[in-house]
Amino acid sequence: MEYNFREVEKYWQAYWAKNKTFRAEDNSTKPKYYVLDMFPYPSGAGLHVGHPLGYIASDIFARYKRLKGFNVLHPMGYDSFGLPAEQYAIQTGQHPEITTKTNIARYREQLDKIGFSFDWDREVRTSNPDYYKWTQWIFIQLFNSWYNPETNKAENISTLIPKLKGFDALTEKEQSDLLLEHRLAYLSDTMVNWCPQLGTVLANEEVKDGVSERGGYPVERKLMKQWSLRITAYADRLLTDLEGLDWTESIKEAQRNWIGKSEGTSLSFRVENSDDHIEVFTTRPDTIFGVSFVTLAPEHELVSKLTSPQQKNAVEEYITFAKNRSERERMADVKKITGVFTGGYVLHPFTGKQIPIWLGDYVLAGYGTGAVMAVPGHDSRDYAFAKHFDLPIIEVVAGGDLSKESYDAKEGKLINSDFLNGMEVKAAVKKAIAAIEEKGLGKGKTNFRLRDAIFGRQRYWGEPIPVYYENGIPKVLDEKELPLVLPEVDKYLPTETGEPPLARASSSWRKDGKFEYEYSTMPGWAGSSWYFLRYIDAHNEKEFVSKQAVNYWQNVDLYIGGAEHATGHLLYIRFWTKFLNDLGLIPVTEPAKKLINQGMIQGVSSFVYRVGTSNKYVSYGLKKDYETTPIHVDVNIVNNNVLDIEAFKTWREENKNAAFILEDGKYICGSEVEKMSKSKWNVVSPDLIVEQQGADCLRLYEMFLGPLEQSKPWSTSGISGVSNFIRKLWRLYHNGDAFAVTNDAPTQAELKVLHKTIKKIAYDIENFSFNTSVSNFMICVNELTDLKCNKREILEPLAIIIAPYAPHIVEELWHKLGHTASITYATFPECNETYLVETAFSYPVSFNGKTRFFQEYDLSLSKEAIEKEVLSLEQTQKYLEGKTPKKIIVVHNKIVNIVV
RNA sequence: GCGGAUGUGGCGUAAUUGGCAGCCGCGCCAGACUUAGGAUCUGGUGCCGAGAGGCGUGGGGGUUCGAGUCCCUUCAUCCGCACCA
Repeated sequence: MEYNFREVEKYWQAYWAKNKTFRAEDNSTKPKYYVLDMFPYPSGAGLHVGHPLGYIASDIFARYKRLKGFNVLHPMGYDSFGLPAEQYAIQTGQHPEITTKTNIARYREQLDKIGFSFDWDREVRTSNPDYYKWTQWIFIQLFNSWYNPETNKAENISTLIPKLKGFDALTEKEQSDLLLEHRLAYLSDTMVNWCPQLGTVLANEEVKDGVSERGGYPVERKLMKQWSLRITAYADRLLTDLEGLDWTESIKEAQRNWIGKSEGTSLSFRVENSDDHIEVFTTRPDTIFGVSFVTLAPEHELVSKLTSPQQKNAVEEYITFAKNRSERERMADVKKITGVFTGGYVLHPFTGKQIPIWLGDYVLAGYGTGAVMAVPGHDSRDYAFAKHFDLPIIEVVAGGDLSKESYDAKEGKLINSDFLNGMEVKAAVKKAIAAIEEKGLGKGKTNFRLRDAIFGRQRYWGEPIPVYYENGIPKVLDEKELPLVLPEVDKYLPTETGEPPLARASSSWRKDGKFEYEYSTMPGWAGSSWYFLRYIDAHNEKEFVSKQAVNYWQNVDLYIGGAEHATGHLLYIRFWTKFLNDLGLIPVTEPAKKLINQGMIQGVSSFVYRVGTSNKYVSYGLKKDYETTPIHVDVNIVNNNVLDIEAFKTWREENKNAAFILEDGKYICGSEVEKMSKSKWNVVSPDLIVEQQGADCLRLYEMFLGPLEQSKPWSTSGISGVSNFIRKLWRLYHNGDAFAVTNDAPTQAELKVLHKTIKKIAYDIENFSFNTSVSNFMICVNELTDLKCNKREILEPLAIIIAPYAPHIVEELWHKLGHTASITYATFPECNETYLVETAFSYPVSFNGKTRFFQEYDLSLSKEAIEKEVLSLEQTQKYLEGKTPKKIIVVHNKIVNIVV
């Protein structure tokens, strides 16, 4: 009887669900272990084969930890607020909640079929009011908090008020405005990334190359009143705490770059004939005598004031030009130098010399002070600007050739620099800062590249921000009023006056029937910034998580997900975790101790080539003779690059009358490796594989593909090897149709195979080397098959070590072996080293590093004895060709090398 | 430009961490069984060479008795950040 995976897998999946086999215990004496996957956004395309890669890995680890006696928390949920459901709603009018529910149901069905050991009783959905109630609650805590630089912690805003002089004398509005400057969630006029097509503001990390990450629409800069979160307050802690995390260096480095700490000094230049000062930030105060001009960002507030009448027109023209240049254009031609002279001057703080003030869009309004002291001799951007506008270049650090390029290196002796002359750069930096501070011109300062996170989105499908406006003053709701439920609207579009969709809610959607609520909703990352805490106590109606539960479960021990969240989600979740810790609500300062980024499974897209604008398609090999447009074609109607022409004709209405230019009677498609996505028609769903080969096969195959962290294009070409292995495993426990495991005592050889494998598998799992364990299972089963092993003492432990990888088949075998409880809570076998002890070793004997023959020696034999034995061999003499060996190296249990 | 990865048979990959390069699979070749089948089993399969043998881990150099592994250098590909003062 062949193994019937369909029946077996279905049976055990139902059994596990019914018996809640994977439930995590809240009051357990076992040590805890928390394994978390990045939860998915339930898209309409369903789960593709890339999703399970990380889920299978985490599931193997979770199952392994259970076998090792841990109380394992391994939950799953859905990040169910987001743009695609809303875009779909705009097109079809269908409520995003319905789309989301349908998609979730499909995801769940797909997940269930793969046999994951999730504790589904703890499922969370970020779009459920009982979940987002607490997202809103955390927002309120952020609103009610400020960051105290003295304690280096967030504190309740009430501890700030006594520090604000004259606060009581202010009007309510003035008080509100003042406090907003300190709150961790605040409303302000900010330059935002505005995406007209999406009708919303986007965060920096949602913008890639000047277009929106979702949809790829152009993004422009715009000044708007917006809610933001003061993540910059945590910049330093987010940076330093990276040290202690067991995350990959690339993610840590990406976060370091994103936070972008730079240490330098502020320095103010007095404007000539004025009391105004221009403050700059520099990391090279040592080059102060090399300043030959000052450049301001076009948006700088002093621009109009210091522009001379002669330059007025030119400056205004330039500002208009800079403003109309989109982010994308600006980024596209970074090399292009633009700028204008203002006609104004500042005075050098040490020499008193006149220094011209220029505008240039290479200076960013949002970083530092929006002004730089230009040192063209030692900064390549200033150099390029100076060359372009023919401004003086002064050498102040020796070592470069300024006629060719700027000398940016931070080493060399200072020249032309008054009191800094002759000093090395490092010493000069210190001395310059001291001199600047002494003269009261500025002081040492740290700048971060990290910007506050813009938190409002002018969209419908997100958490309503729990704020209302009373006389124009923003106020947060009382905890009792939560959740502020998303109201119904007639359309999911902005109003005619440009207000967000929530403004379409009926007029009764008012706080106490009179005050307007905030119409922006939260961004997609709000709900995912704390979800790991909700799984710990998913049904708590009184708190977001109880102290008791979070004290037991702490934070995530192993977090698995994609590297694309390096500077988005992974930064925000760290920020919120630190904030909640500051308030004393949770005992941890980081969400996850260990993070693994699984590689992306890419899709292999297929293309057909349309000739011109006709309805004719030319085969891949002949396309060079025609003018063609490549068009993505559904990979499911292409087999080995050969197009199923009939399927193509029915695939889309407009293909009905398509004509083809064939080669060898076939239509050959082109192919390319790309990201797996619905729009590229290259999505492969795991369903088909589960149906045809089984869940265990999918699990083993995805692991067998290669190292977890590596990206790879999806291909099923090797899957038969894995499915053969599963059948071979089944046959090991059977003789023909009969289950045939005996209680006979195993041989030494059999024990050795088993224990060797136990050792390797345990090592592999602990090192997340899942691909090598699959090949070790194959080796083990091949060897046991050769030994015709059918001993319980071997086959029982074997079932347990395979259990994390292929849980269905071994659960069946486990019960056939006579067990009544699930294999989930068996005990992972220990390797008994005594079975692995070898008594002899076949030494490779090499001459000058080249292996020539093998000779077996007892392992008890000493090096000297082996050396003597080897030299006496006839073969040795043959290879020595009569010469005397210069040296003989004998490495115990490894090698013999004879140097001639 | 800065930073992080990765380069090994026809393909996916492995190598006890400095000790026999190519494990486990896919593919391919040959054979067996056979009512021809995308089934199963057995054997072979890095490259060159008839063979002895030689050559082989992106290229070049170095350390070492010994290098895929360590050091220097160079090339290629992928990813992240980027006019950040």
